[in-house]
Amino acid sequence: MEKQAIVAILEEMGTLLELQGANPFKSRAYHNASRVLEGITEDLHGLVESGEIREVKGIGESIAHVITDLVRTGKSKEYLDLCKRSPEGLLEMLRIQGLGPKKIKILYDKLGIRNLEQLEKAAKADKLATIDGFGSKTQENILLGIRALRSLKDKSLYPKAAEPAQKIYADMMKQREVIRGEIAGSLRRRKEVIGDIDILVSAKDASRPKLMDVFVSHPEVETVVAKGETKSSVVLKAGINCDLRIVSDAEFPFALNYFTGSKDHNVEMRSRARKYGWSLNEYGFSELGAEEKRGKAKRVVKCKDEADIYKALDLDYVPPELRENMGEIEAAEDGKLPRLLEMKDIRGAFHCHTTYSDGVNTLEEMANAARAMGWEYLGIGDHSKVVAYAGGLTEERVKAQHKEIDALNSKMKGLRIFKGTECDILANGDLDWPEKVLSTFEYVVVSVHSSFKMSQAEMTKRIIKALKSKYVTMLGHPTGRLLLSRDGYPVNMVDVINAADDYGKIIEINAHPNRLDLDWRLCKYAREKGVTIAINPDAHNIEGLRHVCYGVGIARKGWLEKQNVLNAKSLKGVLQYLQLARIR
DNA sequence: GCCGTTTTCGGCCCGACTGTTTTCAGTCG
Repeated sequence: MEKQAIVAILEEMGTLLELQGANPFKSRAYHNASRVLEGITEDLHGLVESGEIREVKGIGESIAHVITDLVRTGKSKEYLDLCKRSPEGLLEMLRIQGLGPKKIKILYDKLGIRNLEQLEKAAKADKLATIDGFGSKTQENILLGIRALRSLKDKSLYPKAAEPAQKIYADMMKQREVIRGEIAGSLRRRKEVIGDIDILVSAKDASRPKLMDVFVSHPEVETVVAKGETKSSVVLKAGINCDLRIVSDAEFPFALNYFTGSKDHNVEMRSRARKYGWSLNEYGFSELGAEEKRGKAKRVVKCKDEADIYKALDLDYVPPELRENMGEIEAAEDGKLPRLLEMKDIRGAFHCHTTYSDGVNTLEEMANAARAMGWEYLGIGDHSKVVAYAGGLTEERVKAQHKEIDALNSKMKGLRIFKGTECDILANGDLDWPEKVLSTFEYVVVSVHSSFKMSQAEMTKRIIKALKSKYVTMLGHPTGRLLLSRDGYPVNMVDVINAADDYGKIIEINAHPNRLDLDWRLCKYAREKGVTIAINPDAHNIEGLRHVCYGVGIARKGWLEKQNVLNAKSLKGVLQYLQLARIR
């Protein structure tokens, strides 16, 4: 069995244990092991056969046993036993807001409810309110939750969440009572996909009620979910949940750190604080065991900003984009955090669409936008002919586009446009363009847009076959196209990286530029293989260039130099950008 | 179930809000 499937099973086992009311630390151990396993880049089969899997921190004897069974036989007795004891529908019920494992277990034990449909029926028949601990309000909320689950997609792309967040944040900052404020949460971490919006402000206690009123009555607000003294929760018209928290100014750095997350990063920070004899919460550091409620415990270390918090724990300041507990704490301890890339580091991009295929802006508009951003080059990669639904080009249109690019290149100063294509990889691994067309491009991106349902092994084979072509430069979005809300291909990324290395190709990976270094283990692996990183947004309009960047690529070192298309100055800039700076 | 400068047992992150209570459990982040 492949790693990704095992990661999912361990995660599910953790959840099933919760549903069955097992020791919460046991279920956490499974969740943790799932996350740890996801992060390893070594060949899982090898780790299992050598027994080294047992050495991985977070994987002990029992879980190593489960993993070993799954790798070798694709089956695990422990997993099957857990499944047998829990009807499938219980997992689905867990997605209802406000309904957790405990309540689901009660519903199952007392009323025999085993899926969403039965739950809805029972709630409508007024049966839930009869159970101890349940009331009419809970029943009502469950029905609301079921409706929300069916209508609302629970995640939003960064730009969609950023826009209303900025509006509300700006209006909160206009309030005289607000001392400091920040958009926290996954928006601050610049995740590509956002769960909900967290806004944090500091103010005097007395002004909290007024600020909460301002927040819940904001024009962007659709419904108020909860309203308290320090925390309120609303659903925005954009269909996104948004929370406001108000703390004192002394607490602000701690609250900002806490509400920025991620959860895993916070857990790590708190565990670390314990080793110093302190308890860390969203209000400050206090002595361990000084159990005073409501954040009034005596403060042992004062911090004026977030950097002070990290300093107190002997860590370098960790930028929000890196706070995923993916090794950043260890790197901060050793002074080995990478310098994050910024938009100003970017000199250009490949794989951008125009109105020739499914882009929104014309070639000239894209070029002007790129130049206005100070870029030195722009790579065009419109679709090939088989992708009819996305306006795939004909050979005549390719010629016309090349003519227009030549004309623009001779006319525009300071920007070089590259003739590229996003050529489809057909189901059998062949390329959509014949060689005589492929040879007319300066670079070729190959992507999959059809037959997604093949097995991981087949898809990997299909892609590797395409990568062998001497005309191919890079592989498009194997890990997904977040801009288009699509999942990635089912591929074995390690095999694909190995193939890319063998054939000297680039692989696109989705990320915000600041987060390029995030998938450290993958990047580390790529680096060990002598490859480096290149930017590659799958931009379909000028905003796509300007906004978050959606894709980056891992390229074999030396590729750009060989293209002989950049002047010395821009090449230096690009290479500086391409360096995976200071990653271990 | 996992782990160890608290090391083979005993702890594992912490607080707000809600709904149900009449002092608290469940859920969430």
